[in-house]
Amino acid sequence: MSDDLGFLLGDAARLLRRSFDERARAVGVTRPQWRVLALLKRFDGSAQVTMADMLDVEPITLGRMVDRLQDAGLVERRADPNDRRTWRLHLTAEGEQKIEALRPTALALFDDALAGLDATQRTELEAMLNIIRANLTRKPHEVLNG
Amino acid sequence: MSDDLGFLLGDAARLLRRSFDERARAVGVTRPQWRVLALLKRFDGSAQVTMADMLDVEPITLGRMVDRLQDAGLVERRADPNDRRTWRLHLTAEGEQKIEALRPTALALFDDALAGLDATQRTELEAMLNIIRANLTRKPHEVLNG
DNA sequence: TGCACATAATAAGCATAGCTACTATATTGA
DNA sequence: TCAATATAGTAGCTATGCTTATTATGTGCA
Repeated sequence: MSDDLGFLLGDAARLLRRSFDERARAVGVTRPQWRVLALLKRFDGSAQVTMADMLDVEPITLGRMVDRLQDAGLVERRADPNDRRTWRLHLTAEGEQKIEALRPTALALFDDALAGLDATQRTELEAMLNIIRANLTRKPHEVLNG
Repeated sequence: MSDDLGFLLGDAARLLRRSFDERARAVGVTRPQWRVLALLKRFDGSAQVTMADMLDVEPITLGRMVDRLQDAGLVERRADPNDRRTWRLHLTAEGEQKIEALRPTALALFDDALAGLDATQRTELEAMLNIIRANLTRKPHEVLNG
């Protein structure tokens, strides 16, 4: 049974990702890109390594996402005055527009996905997913998904 | 709260995927490749389009996974005697060894991930994930994860 | 028969995501 | 001071996974 659960989790996540990508395509931003933008809105001026850590991806992965976001004019790299190794990331006005445009879409999608689960179940699901997450995370860290 | 739940799901799944990949690297097979092998063990001789449907990926995605599995000597493509368009997929002896080698690893990982959840919770989690899956799936289909 | 349509698989191109290796810059400690 | 080490970011390679387009083959209908 456990093996089914493991795959089921991956499956549900993949379907969610796919649905988000479908809806986001109209706006011209992918799901991971949107996560970067949303996080930047809260932590404007973050260094890449900090962002990578918050998103729990490798620095190189974030670096390339930023390459594309920069090409698209949604994010700016600015030099850090105190450390010439680091880039500080900033949302452009266009970048902010994108997150605002996609937020209701994301919320609607999550609502669709969770249809048929009442508030109690949602709370429990969240608790269980947090346990799984903690079980699989080497160093526990904050939830940064706003 | 719903938005956290959506990301939480993706997060937990990504961590699970990553952990599997780490453990599977030692055996030389990736997680999606292992899914193909495991499914082929149950449905030996399937056509690619059938496999893609069962795994819920696009045919081209499966096609490339089969390319690599064939290069690695784990899977064979054999011509279908009745339809010259289709390939029939077969596990090689080496392919079978790989799944046998990885199965206990997968089960141990899933067990680790679900540590702290009792049987009741696991059942409920499975039910909820199935609901989410159904909500997000255009055409409902069988669970094929053995 | 033969043409329209469907189906199986592949091709090209893009984005995410990981690994190892590398460069440039900071920091620490002898 | 200067060598060893750590840190920020990038480059090349590989693997998934999607989209759209293309090729080859089957099937159905007039």
